[in-house]
Amino acid sequence: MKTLVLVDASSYLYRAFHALPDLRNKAGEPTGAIYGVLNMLRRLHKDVAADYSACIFDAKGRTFRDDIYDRYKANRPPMPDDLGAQVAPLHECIQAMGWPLLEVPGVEADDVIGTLAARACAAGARTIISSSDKDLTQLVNGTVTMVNTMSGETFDEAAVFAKFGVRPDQIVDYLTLIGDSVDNVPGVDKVGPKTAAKWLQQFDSLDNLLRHADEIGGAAGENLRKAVPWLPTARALLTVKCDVELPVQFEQLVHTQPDRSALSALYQRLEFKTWLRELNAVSTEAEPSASVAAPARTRHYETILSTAQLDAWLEKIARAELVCVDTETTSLDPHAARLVGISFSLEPDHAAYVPLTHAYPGAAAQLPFQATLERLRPWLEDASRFKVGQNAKYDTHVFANHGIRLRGVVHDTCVQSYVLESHKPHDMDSLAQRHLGIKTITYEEVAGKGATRIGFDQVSIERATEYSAEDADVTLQLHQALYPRILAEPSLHFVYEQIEVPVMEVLYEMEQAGVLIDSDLLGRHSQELGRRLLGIEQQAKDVAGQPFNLNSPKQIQEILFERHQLPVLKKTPSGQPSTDEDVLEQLALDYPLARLILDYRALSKLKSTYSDKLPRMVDRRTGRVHTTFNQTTAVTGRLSSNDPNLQNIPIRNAEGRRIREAFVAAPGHQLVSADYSQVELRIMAHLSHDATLLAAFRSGEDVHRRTAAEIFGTPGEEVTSEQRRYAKTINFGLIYGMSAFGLASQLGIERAAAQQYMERYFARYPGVKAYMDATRQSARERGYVETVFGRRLYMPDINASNNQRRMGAERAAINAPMQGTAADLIKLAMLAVQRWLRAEGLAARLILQVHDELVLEVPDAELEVVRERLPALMSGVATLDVPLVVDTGVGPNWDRAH
DNA sequence: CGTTTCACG
DNA sequence: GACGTACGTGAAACGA
Repeated sequence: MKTLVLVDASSYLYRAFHALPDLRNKAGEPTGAIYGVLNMLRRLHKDVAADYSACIFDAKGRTFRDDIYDRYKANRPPMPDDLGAQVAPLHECIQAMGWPLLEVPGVEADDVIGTLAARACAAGARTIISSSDKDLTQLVNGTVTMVNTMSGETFDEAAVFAKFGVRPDQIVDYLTLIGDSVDNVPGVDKVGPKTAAKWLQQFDSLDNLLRHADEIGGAAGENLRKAVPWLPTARALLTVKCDVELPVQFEQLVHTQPDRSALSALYQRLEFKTWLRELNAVSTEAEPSASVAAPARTRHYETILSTAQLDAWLEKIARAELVCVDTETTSLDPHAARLVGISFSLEPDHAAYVPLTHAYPGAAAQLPFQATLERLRPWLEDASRFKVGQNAKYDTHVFANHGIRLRGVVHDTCVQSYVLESHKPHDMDSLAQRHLGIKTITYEEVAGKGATRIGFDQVSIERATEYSAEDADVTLQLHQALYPRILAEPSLHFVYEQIEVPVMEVLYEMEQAGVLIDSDLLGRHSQELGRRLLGIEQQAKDVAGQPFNLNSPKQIQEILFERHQLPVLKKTPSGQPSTDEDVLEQLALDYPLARLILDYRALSKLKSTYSDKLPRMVDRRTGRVHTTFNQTTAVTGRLSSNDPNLQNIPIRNAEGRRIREAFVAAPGHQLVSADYSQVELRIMAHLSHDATLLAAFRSGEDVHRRTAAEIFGTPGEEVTSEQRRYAKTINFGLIYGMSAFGLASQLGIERAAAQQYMERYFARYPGVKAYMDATRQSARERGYVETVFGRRLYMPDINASNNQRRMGAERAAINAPMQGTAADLIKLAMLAVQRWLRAEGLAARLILQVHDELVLEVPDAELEVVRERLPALMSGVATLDVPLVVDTGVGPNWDRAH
């Protein structure tokens, strides 16, 4: 017989909130009730073997009982803030633990429980209800029992009778007579548990009791007769509804594997230390299920220390169709890394490690470094010998650091994973776990972490072989698991083969090229900023009446909101008063100190992040700054840039643009910048087919002005600059899935006014409205959205029961096709530009990509032809329903070129 | 190492 | 009826 466990979670939440001490985490968030409920759930899960289970919460809002009786629960105070704050994190914990969670609007948790129990009963399953609310004993019967997991009390039919003196099927009548003061449902005056039980034992049911009402004496009898008109209503309120329409079948309520990473993050935030430790202990012991199921396989990992071994492997490698190659190095920084060893794999479970520069005392004699590389060079540099790697761009840099140009990398498992599931982690350990069920040796396990980390050349050759050969082996196996899945989907295959794989090489060359920085200019700028910061610091000290660290949000909070009692306008996610730019701009209207902090912040950011940092990032060999573009980080298909990030160089104000002036062209060269004009808005026009928006772009008019004209109902030439600004904000906001609230706060206007603007926008651009509705709908149904080129972007939270998460996913679903298509377009543009430069034999080089902009460093002699050709190359990568417009600029530095 | 803030598209 | 509210990144500084 199957068992269904139903948890009346709302009842426990209230019970735990009032029963437990006021626990809080460091951030001051209340956590006691969460702790209490989770503790109860853990016990229940351990004690009861359930085939199906669910946690049921009361949904917010009115229920049918409010329609029956307008005073229902009228005496109940609103939910205390400290309790309300615990609901969302509790939901997240419960879901991360693997419990199905139900919240059905319009009814109470009790009704959902009653309905599920009735269905289970009909299907021949038994039900255990876990609740602290005695009212639910009315559901008990031969197959339904109730347990109060907090007190340990259990109820079958006999136990109900023993406790209340009535049978479970009499409980509703019993409660009707007594009334429920908590829910503000009056019963019969002067009738309590004893009298109610006595009457029901005598007359069996409320109906029969009322037929004999005249026979009952005393004050209680008098009150019973008075209550007759009311009792049917009371009974309706207290009866659990067992025929609710539910979004699920009870057979779907299956407890799933816990989401360890989510759970770990939650326990960390809530500071449930014991459970966190337990979680970590379990996850390191746990055998992945796939490897439990699979027979243990023998792995053949070879350490290559002799020429004979190397020759044998080289022969196999030369014949293989596809070989995995992986490097071990001295550094994670691709521009600084030196080779320590190389591993290969050409069939699953077989791999070889070639140690080269392990340098600890007692290390075995290794093959000669340079001579071995030279033996490998022909194969490594041969573009027709196909290789697969995991993040092979890194290995390409490593070989380049030793004068070898790795060619023929036709596959990358990191990129494969990214094309299949951009929202999931792509590191090898995660991929191996997810796709092969293999728990790999981590880099940390081999080399340690933090201060105790050792260089890979200090790792023993035996251990290095286990680790590195496994990496090559696993990468090859991942390729065999992932690539067929890409081939099976033509659109994904296009994105992988025509965009991502070739872009890897363009990125490699851009990173190699680097960008020239005028360090002297930045140095002078830094000194000037330093002087100005000191001045502001002094003024701030005078105004505040005490010295404080202007870089410390915490100290600023103390000064502004405690010492000076300024109003708290916004709180941070952890509940602290916010001091961000929005808040300080508001405060600055009345308090000069806020302005000083704003000024300080702006300059301090420029100094530390740019003026001071960039000169330190100059590579001493090349004299240039070499960023790393990450191809698999941004879920939408965009690139990101790090070490240093060259995609967030200031531009929005004059002081910031001084940083851009330090990005310069080499002597005899110019920088050329080319950017797509309003590309995401054009993509929105293409995707939505909105006639008015398409017409605006096709006619080449100012699209924000056109929007303003439509919204404000004025001729285009009469649009004021403020109207245009509003329209521009709306256009941008739409791309982000903005709400009226967001628009209002962005424009600093009333929400009602913002609402009106949005309504007028959608009235004038009905195609946009329809597109957005359709996108949300399709995301809900399929769980993902797509770009024009078929890149697939998953929205895991699109059907989340948590409102905030679901709405966040809806906004992301609106934005992703536009941001993602723009990313596809510029990647295609990078390929077109690179291929053209190569075909023409030009020396101009791509050096930066900033989402909608390409920056090239161009010899003076090629300036004319590049500037002439670039816009057409970029516009021509796709034929959309709107023209793609490209603006270009030329200059000695990035500021002038933009 | 988490939090807060802010630079960019 | 209340709540929370613009998408996507990377990095610096603080402070536990």
